[in-house]
Amino acid sequence: MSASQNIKVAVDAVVFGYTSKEGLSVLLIKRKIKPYKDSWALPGGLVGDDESLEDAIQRELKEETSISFNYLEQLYSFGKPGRDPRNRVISITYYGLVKPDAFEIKADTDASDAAWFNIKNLPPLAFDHDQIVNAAHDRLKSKMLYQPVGFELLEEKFPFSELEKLYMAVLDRPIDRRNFKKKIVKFGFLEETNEKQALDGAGRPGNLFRFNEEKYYLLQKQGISFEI
Amino acid sequence: MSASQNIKVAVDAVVFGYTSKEGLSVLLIKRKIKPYKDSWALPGGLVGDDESLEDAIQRELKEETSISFNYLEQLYSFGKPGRDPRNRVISITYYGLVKPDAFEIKADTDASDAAWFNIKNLPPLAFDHDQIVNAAHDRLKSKMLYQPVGFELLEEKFPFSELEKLYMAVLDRPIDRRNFKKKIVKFGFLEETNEKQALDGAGRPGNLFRFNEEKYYLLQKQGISFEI
DNA sequence: CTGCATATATCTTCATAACATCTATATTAA
DNA sequence: TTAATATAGATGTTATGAAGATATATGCAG
Repeated sequence: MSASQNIKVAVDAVVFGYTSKEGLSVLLIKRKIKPYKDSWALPGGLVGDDESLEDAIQRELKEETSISFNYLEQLYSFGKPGRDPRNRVISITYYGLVKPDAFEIKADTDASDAAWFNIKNLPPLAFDHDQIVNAAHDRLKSKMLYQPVGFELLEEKFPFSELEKLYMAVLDRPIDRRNFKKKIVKFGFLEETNEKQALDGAGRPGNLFRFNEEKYYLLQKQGISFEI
Repeated sequence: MSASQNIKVAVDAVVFGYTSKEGLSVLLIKRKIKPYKDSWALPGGLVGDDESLEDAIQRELKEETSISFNYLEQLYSFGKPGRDPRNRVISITYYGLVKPDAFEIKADTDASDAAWFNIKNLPPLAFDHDQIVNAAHDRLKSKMLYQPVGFELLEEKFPFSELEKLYMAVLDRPIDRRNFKKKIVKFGFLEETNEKQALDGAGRPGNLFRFNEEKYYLLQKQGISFEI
């Protein structure tokens, strides 16, 4: 291992958030330094010599946006020569899921600003970060077909229509609520509470649901299978 | 990007091969140098400053085993501190599929030997390479449920039972041949030839099949869905 | 030659999932 | 009161999955 190498290793994160009002969003930071100064980019940075990749990304998120998240999955490593104009950087990317309302995001260190952007309305991104966002979105779409999704994105109690809207927002296509509900309920990771939602305006108020955390994580591990 | 970082980036490959006689195999090299001198390990090595990750892994494969493969997919990045006793190394891993009989493997450069090992009978591996192999095997298993697999592993013409045996070897469980055949044939990426297999011993000789390359790659891109 | 073992080919039936859509109910607003 | 809206529940048709029966083509042994 005496060979000389001049490559830096970075981690970057695609942080997805969901609210009923805003839909599916991605957390971006505005860069404070060159290159791409003042451009929006994914939060991230160099890996420390003694920290794991996961620790590195959690640290960078905390530093740049003051967010921490507990759903974190490695996405892909982007290593094309020239992706960073300064020197060779290989970026190991992750995606995570959070409830936006649970955090007050605050830009710091390398970031002059931090904000949520609806995934259908992203600004031009620095580096190859648009590709990374696309890859993460594709991953999340696929994941929804073989694992329960929603625990980290929805409120503790929510009407079933919120889960439905989440799926439609991510998959970007309509879903039949009646069939979808029957399928989801059959898996058993969702429980009905005794409460009803409070609606603005007309409409029958629906029951509030919550995830059965134990069953949710069990099925996340085992996998599920259904078509939408 | 003035921060100092003392991390090396390596690529490593899990090369799967399949033959009817040996089953599913993994290509390993015997290390020539410390650490883990004389231990079996996955082929790989450091990324060059100016080469892509894919080029790096292809080069290392060629150098260490004289194999080249055209099915290559990034698996995962392993970056736990301490995984290499010398210094900090992050390894970006790939897996690939080849026909073992199409190559005469020959160890060279960092490798004193190169050989195929049945996946159920692997020797102790250097570093965290056993985890990498497991991850690759899990990936290949999953992949078989949503993409056609076989083109890079089977002979140009083969009896249907070979495809069946391939799936059973990878998934490590029995498959009902009749149902499996019906499902696979329905996708359309398999063509029947006018030839029959030559059997050793008794048994009705079956027709030889071959992949329709165009349809195979189309469906690999689009995805398929079936249960086994 | 017959019988047996073996491997392949074809088909059927029952169970389950997917897809499409109808009807009923509870709420607000006009 | 009617109309609009959102939720709840159910049904029917089609497609897929799982299990298994039957038929056919080969080699081998007696």
